Amino acid sequence: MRVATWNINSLRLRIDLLRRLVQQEGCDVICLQEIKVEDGLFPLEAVKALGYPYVRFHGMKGYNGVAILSKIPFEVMDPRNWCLKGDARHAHVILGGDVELHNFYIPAGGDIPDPDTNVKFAHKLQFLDELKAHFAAGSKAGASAKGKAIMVGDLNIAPLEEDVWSHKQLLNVVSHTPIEVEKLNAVQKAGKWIDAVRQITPAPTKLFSWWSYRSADWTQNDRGRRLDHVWVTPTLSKRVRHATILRDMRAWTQPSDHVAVIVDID
DNA sequence: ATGGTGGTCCTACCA
Repeated sequence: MRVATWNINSLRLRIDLLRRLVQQEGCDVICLQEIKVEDGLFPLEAVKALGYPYVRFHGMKGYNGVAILSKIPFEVMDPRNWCLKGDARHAHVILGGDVELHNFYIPAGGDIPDPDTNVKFAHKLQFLDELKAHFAAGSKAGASAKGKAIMVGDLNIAPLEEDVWSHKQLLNVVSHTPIEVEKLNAVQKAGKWIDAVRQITPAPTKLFSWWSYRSADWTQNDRGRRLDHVWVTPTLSKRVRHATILRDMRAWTQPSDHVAVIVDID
């Protein structure tokens, strides 16, 4: 089973790039973030025509929004109302009655890494605390699927030194601050999650999935960050065969600032 | 220390 996660930054604007991804990689399941479309305007027929008859979408006007496109039937689970905001950052399904799948879009957190002066950063930290509690010991991660669970998404945090172009220069930059990394690690530990991409390509190899738009040339000095992740439970980690970050997508015409991350699981 | 680009939707807001 090939699973992809991609922050598409507007599904309607980039549906042709989604088609290109499908033609090139032939994924079984695609998890999207920042679809930026309210449910009544979701391009359902166009998505089905790409070969995905099973579609879960959870969106809102203008911002955020997540979707799961699948060739495998699934049962839709209720998303939690994270931070009581109702802001369409989570989709949850059970694939084939067998594998639990979560798709998250964690808040970016604004510019200033101080929860007392920046409500967006406070929101991000609260979201991480709620995720930790959700996946805490005895909780549900994989429980409904005999320990087989996958968590993907734009987590908006680059946890390792080798997940950013310069650890030293980004230590005080939102996405790589110690408090965010610590809280993300706590989420990982609570759910017994294993980073499938780093299982295949460990540090110190640098890996990035996002390059800012705010640069004339994104390849200049390769100033990227790894914000997009695929985590699996221990049962599934034994079956991870391949993991790739599709860096070339950043060079496509009118690209998203994120590229897709792909994992193959037997 | 600053400003850089791109998305939605039409006025700022978010990334």
